[in-house]
Amino acid sequence: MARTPRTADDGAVSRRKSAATLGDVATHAGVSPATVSRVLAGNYPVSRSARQRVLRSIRELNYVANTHARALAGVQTKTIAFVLADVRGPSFAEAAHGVEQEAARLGWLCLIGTTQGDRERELAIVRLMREQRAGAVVLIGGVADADDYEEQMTELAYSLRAAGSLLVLCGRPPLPTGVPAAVIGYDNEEGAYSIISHVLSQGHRRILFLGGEERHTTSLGRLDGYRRALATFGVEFDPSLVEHGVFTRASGYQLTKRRLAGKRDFTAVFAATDVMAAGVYAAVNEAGLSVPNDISIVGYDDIELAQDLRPRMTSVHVPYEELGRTAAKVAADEDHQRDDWPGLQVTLKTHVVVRDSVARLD
Amino acid sequence: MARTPRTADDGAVSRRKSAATLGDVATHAGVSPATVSRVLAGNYPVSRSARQRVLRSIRELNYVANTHARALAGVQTKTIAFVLADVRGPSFAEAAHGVEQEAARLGWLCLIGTTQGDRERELAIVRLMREQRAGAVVLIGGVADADDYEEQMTELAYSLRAAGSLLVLCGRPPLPTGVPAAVIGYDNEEGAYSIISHVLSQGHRRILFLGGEERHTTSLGRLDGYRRALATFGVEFDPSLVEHGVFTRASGYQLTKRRLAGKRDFTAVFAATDVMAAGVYAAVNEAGLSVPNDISIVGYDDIELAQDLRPRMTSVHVPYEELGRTAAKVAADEDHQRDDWPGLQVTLKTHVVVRDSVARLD
DNA sequence: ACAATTTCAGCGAGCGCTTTCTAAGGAGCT
DNA sequence: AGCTCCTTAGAAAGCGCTCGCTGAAATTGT
Repeated sequence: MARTPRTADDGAVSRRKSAATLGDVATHAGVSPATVSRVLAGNYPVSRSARQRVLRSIRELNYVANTHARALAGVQTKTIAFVLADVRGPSFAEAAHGVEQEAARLGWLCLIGTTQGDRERELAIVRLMREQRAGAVVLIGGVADADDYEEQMTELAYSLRAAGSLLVLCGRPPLPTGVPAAVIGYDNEEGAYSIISHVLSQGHRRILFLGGEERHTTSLGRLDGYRRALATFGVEFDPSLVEHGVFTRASGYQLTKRRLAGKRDFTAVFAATDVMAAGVYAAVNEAGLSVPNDISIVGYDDIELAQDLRPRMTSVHVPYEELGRTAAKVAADEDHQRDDWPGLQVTLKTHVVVRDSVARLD
Repeated sequence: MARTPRTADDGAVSRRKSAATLGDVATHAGVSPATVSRVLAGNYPVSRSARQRVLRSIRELNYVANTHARALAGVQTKTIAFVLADVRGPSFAEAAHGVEQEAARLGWLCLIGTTQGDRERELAIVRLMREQRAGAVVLIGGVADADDYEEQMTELAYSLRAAGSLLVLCGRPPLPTGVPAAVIGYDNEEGAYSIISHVLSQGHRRILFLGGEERHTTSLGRLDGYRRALATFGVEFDPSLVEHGVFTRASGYQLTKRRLAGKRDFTAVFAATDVMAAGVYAAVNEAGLSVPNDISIVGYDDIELAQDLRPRMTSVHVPYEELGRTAAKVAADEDHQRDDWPGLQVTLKTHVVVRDSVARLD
């Protein structure tokens, strides 16, 4: 406890055990605490001489304001918290980077938490963030199980708002209008539709779909696009061509290996993420098959890795960094504090990047 | 300002503009604030009936403690801040993940900030973190310019300590003994020595070194290992085989491309990071050359990518996740609060993972 | 020269919580 | 019944900061 009475003379500044307070600075400069506060805030006239004495004292005492006290006194903390499944996912990292960049530019701090895709943990962390009184809480990446998703997010949005903060959803399904939250998304369905259309246009008819967890919103959206493209090309949907795993390299590898061990009844693979696709490449290579001659492969996300795979992979480009950047911008914008703020919804565009991993079938 | 008098009846809990306070809970439960606090803390006897009423009220009012008030009242905030150059670097991400994992396990929160390798920004961010009164500040990754490094870090260590927090350096050069900081490192020199020895043992004599910024500590350490291996094998060091860029794929690509345009006076390339190595692969492929037959390539870090490159890349494995994990452990350990804490220094082992990117020269 | 105005300092309350101190009531003892 | 001891509750101070208010000094106007 700081209750311990501070000894009168802590002696040398540099080695004192507890940091200098605003009061200490005031004493040292021979002014009142209020004046110090005003010099710091710069929102009230202070005479030149007083200001200079205060600034000198601050420097000499190596004073740093106590954020908690400041926050308690009512100053909004410029902190934006973001929650994602795993920092190591390249696409999430990209988004995180976007948030971070923009936040830094605006003078905000970033708090980060990871959930490992666990719904429970996600809730727990958001709760924690709420306690921290972050200016905004950004949730990045899809979620498993969409059943009570809307309801839960809506409640979250309101409870965060009550705590003076904003819920921002990134790359997740939208919420009903009127809910005080921002949803920054991109169209999973559309991107998948485009890339599968491309594959179909190259003559492929049997395309293996490798998704994440069965009820994962991202996976679901991409599957929808896959189906719609099939329909457009008049190709019947075959459920046996759909496999579910998780969004990791290992999972893509396993799934493909298993399929390859059986009858090879497909000419192309659509991995729901590039990371999974890397696993597909590995399995296909290992089976002694060639990409794209034996098997064509396409991914989704267009992370840097797509260019390092050989042959370079055709994928759907998602502007993850911009996603994060936008999220931060919205979070930092004080507009959403207004009582009649209607919520916000932004959808970013994706596009297909054609490289060398799809063979033309004749 | 919260100075605005709270209106007596905010009505429905769920839509009230500001969150419930401990006092509200107390009133609702018909007890004193002290009792609520004690129920929460669980460090003081509270009668069964009072406890239950309080817990019910907490639930009904959807109460969440205000972290800032709590911190101000003297409770240690379990926050660990970490600072790195860029979240997108796979190896840093791995370390960050380690920190995050361990921190979460111990019930700590993570704050993250990025510097883009800018020394100024690093200082600014640490300053900010210091204001936040984080329990520990972890600095991950090497630094450019080692001139006043020791001095600056030492000062930082003391100033953080004065603010009640701990400086943890990850993957950076050690500090003088006695400085109250923890340094968790791995041996850049040793890893480079091992992998270059391997390359030399395969008969290579002219190995191009592709480093990061010229004075970057990580780069420097790896270069030292390269030189020592050369010496061990009795090969003279040729400065013209050393190139400096930055730790990105693009830089590795550029550097290699330029070298390849001139006289090809080397048979192998040692990229100081795997990410750079990916660029080397790209440039070599583009020049119509084959890896490893025309050019052998080795990297450092052994990130997942190393297995996706073709041929799969030989690299030095660095236990980044463990690095982060250890950092978090140290940070959370309250031992370092002791006045006579001597500082800590841990060095983790690295090892070479041999794959298919080095050809045997006969 | 005196009143009216403008600067600028300081006082003090209050943000939401923890914890020490004091005390009320009940149990156990003689 | 009178005493002590224990259990549990509440009052209140204080953590470091911000800001509304009051008032003294400096400036201006006439």
